[in-house]
Amino acid sequence: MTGKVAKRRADLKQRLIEAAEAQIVRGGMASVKARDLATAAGCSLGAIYNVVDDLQDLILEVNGRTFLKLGQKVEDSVAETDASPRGRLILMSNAYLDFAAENANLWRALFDVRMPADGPVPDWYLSALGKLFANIRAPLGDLFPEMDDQPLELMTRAMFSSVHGIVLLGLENRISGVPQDNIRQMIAQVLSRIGPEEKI
Amino acid sequence: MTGKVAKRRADLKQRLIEAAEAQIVRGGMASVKARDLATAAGCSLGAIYNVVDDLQDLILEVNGRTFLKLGQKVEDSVAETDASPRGRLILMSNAYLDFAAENANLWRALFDVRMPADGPVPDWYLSALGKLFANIRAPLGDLFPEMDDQPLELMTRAMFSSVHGIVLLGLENRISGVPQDNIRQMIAQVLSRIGPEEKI
DNA sequence: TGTACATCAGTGAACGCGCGTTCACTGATGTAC
DNA sequence: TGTACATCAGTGAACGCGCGTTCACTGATGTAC
Repeated sequence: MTGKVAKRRADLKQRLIEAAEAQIVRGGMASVKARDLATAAGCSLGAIYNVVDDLQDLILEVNGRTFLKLGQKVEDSVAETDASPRGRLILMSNAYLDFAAENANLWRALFDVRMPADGPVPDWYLSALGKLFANIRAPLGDLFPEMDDQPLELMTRAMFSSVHGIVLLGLENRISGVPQDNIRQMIAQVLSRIGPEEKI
Repeated sequence: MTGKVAKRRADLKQRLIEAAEAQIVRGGMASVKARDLATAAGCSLGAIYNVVDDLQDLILEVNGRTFLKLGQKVEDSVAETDASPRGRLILMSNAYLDFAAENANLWRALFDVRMPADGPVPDWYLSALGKLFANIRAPLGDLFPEMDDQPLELMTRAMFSSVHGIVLLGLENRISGVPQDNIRQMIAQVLSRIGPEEKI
């Protein structure tokens, strides 16, 4: 019956992760406090540390989930479409924007974590990022069939970074009245003008 | 001789700003502590508050300077060139990248400040940003003479955001071995492929 | 099934640290006459 | 120029708060026989 104890532990950890997630949604990463988590998860303060090394652990756990959800949403956005490569890029970018807008605090937490100093980068991060990049690379490869692997890889990262930048600064200014539709237009404007290499 | 006192105050404030800047350079915004600043500026802990409301004040002051330097560097990069519009965009973007790479912590501080909750956005911020955008708008206008004002404005912000995104994520990964030259390539790749609107 | 024992989840008070800001006090500097 | 006084820069000890983490203790749960 050892399994029963293990299950209790696992359950508690789940409740803590959920409490952390809810708190990040509510008030951002910095608002996650051990005492609140304990209350929300219905355990004592000390019990947290039976199940987890660190509050940071919990946040990483939440980030892992967030990244999966984000990747899924982006992937779904082009799952059943016959749009052109360029159209697919725009669909994915808008999905990215929507996710970021709807889950602003969770999404920010993804980038706010200064990665743990010890083990370079967590696994879930690399694999989730890899999947995301693969999804972007596909339409880019269609769009630029002549491109070699290495430049294509660079282009993939560049496109992701560009859209990320537009979403990041766009959402930051949303408070000062920039409507979300403008962000969508900025994305479309850039992506619709990406084409064959021009003479500099 | 009241001026003498005023000058002492002004001097102290200067020294504090410089101490804050040096500390941000050394360890980032979060490492700025009142006690260290007092030591560095050669005054007592309490004296800080004769001259400044808040540590936040000092950081904003540093950010103001940083933004000016950044804007200047970007402007200088195209001051004496006869490069094409596209070439100028690339020059400015590379200047932006270089500034961010050389002044990583100062540059990050620009975006890390959650803007003061009271007065919406400080003046220096708006005016510095305005100048920066004007510098980007010029070559874009040359590149797309048919564009109306409003889309051009949007395009300006979109281009800035894109380059910012590439620089941001690029520098973040530099630790994991992404050479700075790759970032430059990503910028060039995107900018050299920005052209007439394509059919989606 | 029952009993003695060991383990370890669970508890929450207390520790420890960091740090921004205040405050009562002092002494230098400037002013009034 | 000299004297009395007022102001306010300058001081650093102390306040106050927040919070992650530990730790000695307890009691429930599982195990051995």
